[in-house]
Amino acid sequence: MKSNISKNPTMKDIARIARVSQATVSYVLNNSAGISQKVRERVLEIADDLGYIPNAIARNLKNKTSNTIGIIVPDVMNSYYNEMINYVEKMTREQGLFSFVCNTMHDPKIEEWYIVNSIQQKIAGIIICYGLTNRECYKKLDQHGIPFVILDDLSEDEKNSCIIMNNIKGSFLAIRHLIKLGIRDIAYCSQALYNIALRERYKGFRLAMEEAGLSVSEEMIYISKEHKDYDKIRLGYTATEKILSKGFPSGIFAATDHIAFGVIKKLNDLNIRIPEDISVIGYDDVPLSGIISPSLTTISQPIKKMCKLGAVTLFSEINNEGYKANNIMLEPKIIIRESAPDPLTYQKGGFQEKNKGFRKSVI
Amino acid sequence: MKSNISKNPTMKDIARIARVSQATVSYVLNNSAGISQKVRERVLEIADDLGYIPNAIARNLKNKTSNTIGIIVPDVMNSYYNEMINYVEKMTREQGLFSFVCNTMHDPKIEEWYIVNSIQQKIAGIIICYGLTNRECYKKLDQHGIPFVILDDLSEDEKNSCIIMNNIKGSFLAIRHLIKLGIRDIAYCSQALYNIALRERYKGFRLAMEEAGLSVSEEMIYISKEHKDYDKIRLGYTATEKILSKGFPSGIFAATDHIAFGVIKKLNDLNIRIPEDISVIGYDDVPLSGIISPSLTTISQPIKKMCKLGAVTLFSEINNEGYKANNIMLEPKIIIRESAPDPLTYQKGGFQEKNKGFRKSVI
DNA sequence: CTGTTAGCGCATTCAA
DNA sequence: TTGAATGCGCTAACAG
Repeated sequence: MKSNISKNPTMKDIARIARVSQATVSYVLNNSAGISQKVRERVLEIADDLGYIPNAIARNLKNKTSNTIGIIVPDVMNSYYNEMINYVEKMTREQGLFSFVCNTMHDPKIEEWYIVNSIQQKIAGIIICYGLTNRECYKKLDQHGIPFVILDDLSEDEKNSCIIMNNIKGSFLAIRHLIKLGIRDIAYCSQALYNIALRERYKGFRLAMEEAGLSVSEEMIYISKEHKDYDKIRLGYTATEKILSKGFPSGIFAATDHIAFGVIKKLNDLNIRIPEDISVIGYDDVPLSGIISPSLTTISQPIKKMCKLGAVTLFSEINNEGYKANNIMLEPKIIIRESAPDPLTYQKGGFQEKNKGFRKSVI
Repeated sequence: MKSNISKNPTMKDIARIARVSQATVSYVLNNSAGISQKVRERVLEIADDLGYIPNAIARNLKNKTSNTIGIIVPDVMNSYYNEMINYVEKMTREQGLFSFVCNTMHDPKIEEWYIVNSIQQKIAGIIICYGLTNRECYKKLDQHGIPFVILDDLSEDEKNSCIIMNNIKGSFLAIRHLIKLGIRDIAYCSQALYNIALRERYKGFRLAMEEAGLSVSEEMIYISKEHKDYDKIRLGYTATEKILSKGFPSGIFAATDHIAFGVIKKLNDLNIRIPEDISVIGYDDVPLSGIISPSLTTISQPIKKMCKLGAVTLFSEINNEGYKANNIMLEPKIIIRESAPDPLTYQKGGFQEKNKGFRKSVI
């Protein structure tokens, strides 16, 4: 039934055929009040007949904004950020907004490229899922009046919206748990400390050790120097190698689950028993942390809550509702599994079935 | 040094200050020939001084196209698609193109929403990373003249560009390997067969069994009926439960690695030994398949090659270079690890170190 | 109730 | 070598 007058019909085409003005067509299609039923029906029918699809670019030019938002992550291969993308994308779509995903690999050049492009595209808002390496970007966004929300990091400028996690507490939870297991010599491994989350986790580790009156041997600390170490599993593998070449700790605390996977892999390969010889704790509670053998004790963060808060804040800023989220802090909790079991269960010589279980479903 | 005349200066602002016409500014900024050195310098300096950032929307309206492409995936939580996003995003960025990531959960409504929005945004092209459930979408894109490339699926219309994997051969590799290990009773589990890749894997399984003269017991086949089964690990877990309630196969072939992770988890929980009691083979060779214990024997596909071919094809279609990729087929290979080891190594009673190793680096 | 008109910011043709 | 003028497709204020 489609008469293919033009491949990409515009309001003008509809207007000509319906013998009304282009403005009238606009009114009809935008459901503006004050159009007679007769004209409305005729226009809608012709629009449908022509297979009319509005040109969002023209509309955006007129409105001086677009209906898209950006999601900036450092690594689309990391399931921690996948989860954020998953939540944020869903919420924005439900708002009728399109979402860009920007993958930066923590590279300041790439970060800037995306920010500049976002400004050029007159993007409605941005959710930044980590602390940008290139801090100039925040200023640029401010200058151009583009609202943004930072997840899991603080910006220098207090008036920006940030939702952060209590990473120091997370490390305390981990270390205290190891100590409960009677472990006193604990190694730490992390990727380079390029954002607040990583710095606080490290800081929390040192503070917790101090609190317990334990000394930290610098040889038992492996922190990668390279920003480009994006293969976190391999990093954990190498870190464990390095650490074992200098000593034999009873516990290893990894700054992220993926690093912990590498640690476990290395220990498995060396036939070092987990947790009997060395206990391992990770951070993030990614979906696979319950699947790996032994399943990983780890720190879980309320990611969904963070994303929800972040998205709601951004939407309200976009709509000028004036709602701001100033440095809201969310609390982590520890998920005890096989790699550093519950002391009571463990002493009984067996693991409870629940400790083997799945992580809560992601959706 | 910035004189903040306007928050978002336009060419008009620059023109006024430089006392030239807006057209001249456009010439300068686009490096058109035929502008005096003097004017060029003055304009550039003022543009810089004002912090001018071009308005991509206006340019796109004029050009009737945009500098963005879409990447459509069914599930951002799946590392198989993460890898594709990773490659494609990198290549498009290097082309100076922005990329949308669209997450559909295989939902035909969401697929359509993204396609319609892409048309509205006058997107330059789309890379579709799986077979769309909603086949009407392909027609819509054709109608509106938007170039697209389909990865890992065929479209009904032969003139569309498709890059496909030889999934039938992949299943043959898996089954033949199990048979080499002396295994004759093989179970199969898969998510719902909503695309060609899954259907061919299943078909390949049956053909390979037939070729070997083995009968397939329908009770040893678990294929989820629900499209919404997006938690693949849990699916594998449940599937194994179901299968074991009806029999005890010597081998389980899973349609994807994530399903295989669930299978392994279940077997581990039941203290069923892998591979001594049951061998397991997955499909996709996701990064974690080498990390899990036992590490997973799986079918590896040339994802990077596929993405590269797909992107190059799309770029050439966008630039009207007329290059088409008609049903190019790429070949898989088997990666032998612990869950279904090499028969020779295995008979010697031990695994070679290499079988424990990492998957090749992703980057 | 409907039409006229005036831009949004830019690229580009035609004149000068 | 530069400027004036036009239009991409749409929204919205204003007029009738």
